[in-house]
Amino acid sequence: MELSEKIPQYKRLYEILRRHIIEGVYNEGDLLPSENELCRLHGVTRPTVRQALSNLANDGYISRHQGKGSIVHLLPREIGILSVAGTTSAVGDRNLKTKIIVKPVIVPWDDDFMFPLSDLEKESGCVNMERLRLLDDSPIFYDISYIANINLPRITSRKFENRSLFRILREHYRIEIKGGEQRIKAIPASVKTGRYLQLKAGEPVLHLERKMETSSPGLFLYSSIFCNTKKYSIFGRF
Amino acid sequence: MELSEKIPQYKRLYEILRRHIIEGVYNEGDLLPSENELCRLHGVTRPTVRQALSNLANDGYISRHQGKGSIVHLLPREIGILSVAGTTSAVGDRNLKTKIIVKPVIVPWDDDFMFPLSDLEKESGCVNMERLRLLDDSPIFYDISYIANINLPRITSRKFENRSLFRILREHYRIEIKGGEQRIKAIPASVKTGRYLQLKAGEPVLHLERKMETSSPGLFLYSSIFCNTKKYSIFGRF
DNA sequence: TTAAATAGCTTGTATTTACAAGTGAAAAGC
DNA sequence: GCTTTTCACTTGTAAATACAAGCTATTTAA
Repeated sequence: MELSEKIPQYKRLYEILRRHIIEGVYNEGDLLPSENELCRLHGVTRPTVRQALSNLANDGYISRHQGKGSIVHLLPREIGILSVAGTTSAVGDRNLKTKIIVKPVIVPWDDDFMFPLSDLEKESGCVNMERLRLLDDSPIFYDISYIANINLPRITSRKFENRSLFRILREHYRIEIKGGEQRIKAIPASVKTGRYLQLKAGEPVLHLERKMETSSPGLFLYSSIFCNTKKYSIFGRF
Repeated sequence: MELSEKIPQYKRLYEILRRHIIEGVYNEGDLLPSENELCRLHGVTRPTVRQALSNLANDGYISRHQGKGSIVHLLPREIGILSVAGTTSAVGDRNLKTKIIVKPVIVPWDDDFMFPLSDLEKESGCVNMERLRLLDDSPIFYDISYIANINLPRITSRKFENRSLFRILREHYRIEIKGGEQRIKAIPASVKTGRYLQLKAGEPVLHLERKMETSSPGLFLYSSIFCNTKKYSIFGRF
């Protein structure tokens, strides 16, 4: 009976770094030692280190940046027993319709915006749009997007019908979503969201608040999504 | 202006396979071509193929099984615009208390269980336990777990206080959680869940239903989790 | 007939090597 | 003083190779 339980080196390193992060050896925003440094420190090769880092990034403990390093993130683990991660993979187009409620307009940022904003974002103003997504003619998602108006010429005059905002950003501005953070809650529907999602006020609604990092430094895409999960659940694998 | 947009080979392969999966070239449960076959087919090396497959697995399009191959999963994409994936990372122990409501007992399976069950599972009976998790003395999670009684001697007499079910399984039975699927919904609290979570009946509750695959073939761990998200959200990075 | 051993497939882990591409600070030139 | 270039360092991509470990079907032995 082998009790020594030999575990793979990349898992061992993953656990070491994870523990260091949880126990506060690093602060929010700190850089992890570089990959080559970790190689030397732990006597393994770079692919092994990279596999450990890749898993840490997947689980939200770090985010990696080419030319810069791996940045530590502390917050999520405070509460989340779930540590939910998501990908913005497109939904199949069939049966899913998109209805624009508010075409892209430039507005000032809300004073109590759901995420803290940088000074640059505050100065630049906010491009706002609201959309409703229907599956088989039932409203499922009510989606409010915000993005700082930084290097996005003519954004308010583009046609968004049936095209994802992600695609517009990628095709016209060469901006990709690289990652982000999100909060998930169950809340009672307001009169407004209830009207859009065909629910009575007070009925449960799934609420997501997301902050997405883009390939353009300092530019973030925010969205507040209300989901009617009465008929359909959010489905995922992990 | 380079419009050719040279993308990495592993991303190219990822997109090809992803498209094949979405467009129905494979059916649910089908095996993808083996890694070596994909190498030959697309003229790349195994690490490149593995990176593409790793991303597909991360996004829930496939699950990989040593000695067997990569199995295709179709379902999630049908509805989910979010394609939520999660990891079962442990929560920090401080301030989090666990209260056993129903100690592990062996019961028959419910006739309309939330997931379909195999014959072996039905015959084996069900180990059931219910727990409440409190953060700073506020109830946050009400967790009902189910697992088939297969090769789990003395499971009903183990002490579970302040120990995760995952840890019991790992330490006493050498069983690890390898992945799974989940559904997320916002529902009104029933009288019972409301009582446990200190909510009024009808108030919104986040509901998760999870089926987790274990390292023991054919053995799955199910759990139904009700979350009080009034004070705390589920937080995640992606 | 049945059960155990084996062979050949699969993915998992790990090393080594090489170059590309992004970042930021120091050095050079104006 | 200011801008530009360079350089050193970071992660990203990719190949070639080797062996370990898990699964399955066939073969072999009882």
